[in-house]
Amino acid sequence: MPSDQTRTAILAAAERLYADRGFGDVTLRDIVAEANVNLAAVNYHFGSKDELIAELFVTRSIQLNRERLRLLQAAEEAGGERASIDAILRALVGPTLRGCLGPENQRSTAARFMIRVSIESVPPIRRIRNREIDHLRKFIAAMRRSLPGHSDVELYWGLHFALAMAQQTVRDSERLTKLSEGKCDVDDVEGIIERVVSVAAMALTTGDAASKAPARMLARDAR
Amino acid sequence: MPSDQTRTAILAAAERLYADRGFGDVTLRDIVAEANVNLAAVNYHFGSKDELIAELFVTRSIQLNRERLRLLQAAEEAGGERASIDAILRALVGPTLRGCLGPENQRSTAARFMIRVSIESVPPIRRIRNREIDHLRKFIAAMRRSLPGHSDVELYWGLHFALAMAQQTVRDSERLTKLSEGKCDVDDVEGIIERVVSVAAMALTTGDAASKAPARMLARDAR
DNA sequence: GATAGTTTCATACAAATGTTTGAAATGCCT
DNA sequence: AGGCATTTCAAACATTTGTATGAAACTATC
Repeated sequence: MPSDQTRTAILAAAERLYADRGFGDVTLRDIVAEANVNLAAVNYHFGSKDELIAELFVTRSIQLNRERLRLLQAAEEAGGERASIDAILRALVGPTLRGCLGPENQRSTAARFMIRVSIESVPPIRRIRNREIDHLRKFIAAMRRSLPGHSDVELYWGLHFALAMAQQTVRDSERLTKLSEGKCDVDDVEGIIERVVSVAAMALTTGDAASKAPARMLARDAR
Repeated sequence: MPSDQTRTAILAAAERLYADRGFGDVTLRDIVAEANVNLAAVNYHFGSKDELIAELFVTRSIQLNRERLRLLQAAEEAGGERASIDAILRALVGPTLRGCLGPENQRSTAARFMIRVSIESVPPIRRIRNREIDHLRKFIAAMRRSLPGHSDVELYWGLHFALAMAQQTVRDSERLTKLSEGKCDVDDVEGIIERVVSVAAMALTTGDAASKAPARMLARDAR
């Protein structure tokens, strides 16, 4: 049975360095120096640099998805197979925001790594990302149960916008802070979650789903 | 007076290649081959690879910002110094979405380049991005005039979310298409603009601004 | 305690990349 | 045409990068 010591050290060092400095300018040599292992160890244990990155991302993605599904399941059980749309959206965006926002000095390495992922999006990660769709479908299914009568298209857009707001807040919290001169408190994680959930839920539940967009189109002004 | 021919050819070739293949795997040699100029021409005319990228991005950003401000100004003039919040948001997200969505084969190179920018975000571009804040402040000012009585914090969040939805739609339209199995028509650009504007405006105008978030916090369920 | 399989190590390799150089070519003004 | 500045060019440079190699060290099993 392999001791796994070297492997683990590489993973930890790589995640930390990628989180701090981005994928662009962290080399295998940086990683092995940080991990105090030999250069060849990376290729021995992972095959290639890309597979190392992929393994890091897959591990964290699985954790994130598991946490999301745990919250979703809890919400559905509490509501008797039919969770409120708010609870569903909270299960979707909560884990990401809770992990990636909040006081900088207390964010985990894992969280900072995932922030990097959302900012830089390097090829080996993009390839894996496409498998996320099956996971999202489970949330669509829950939303369908929660909001019967809504067209699927509306549900897709609602989920898309919810993720958009969460992702962009993670990615660009710094810009929001600067723009608002600190008036938007990006450390108030729970407040932000409620904000995102509130807007997304409003988008999903307000107005007649089918006629909303066309009606607005008539009202648009010049050009 | 320099003929500018080489310079222009480099810019055009670089933009096309970056748009098609991303910043990661386009080298100076690829660019000069595409432009039919000598390798040293890039450093002669631009100083470095990063400055070439920066110039491309600055040019397109200026165009985008100009277009946004043009629409904003038109909306304010039409409404007598006070544009509707919808019109303001449309001026903000319209140009980006109009440029970067729609049938793939008819997107301009410039648009596809800006999509790349929003996906990959390479260092020389990140540095420039921070200057965008002054530009966004003009929209905050217009929103303040349009919605007097709203707290600035709400305006910042509204603008942030509007940009988030637009950006993510540009960045990830492919995933949305796959997730919805084509049911979300990402080629209906004007429809998407109205959708984004509608949700963002709703977020800004619904409920009492100050008490909205706290009220929702009380209603949140377990964990 | 010998042996087979696993892991570590120093080093080399090969390829790619941005940048520099100095000479040749070109264009421009008097 | 001559002389000066700008531009182009081929070639070389200096790194940096991920990966491969083969021997040494280690571990566990019989």
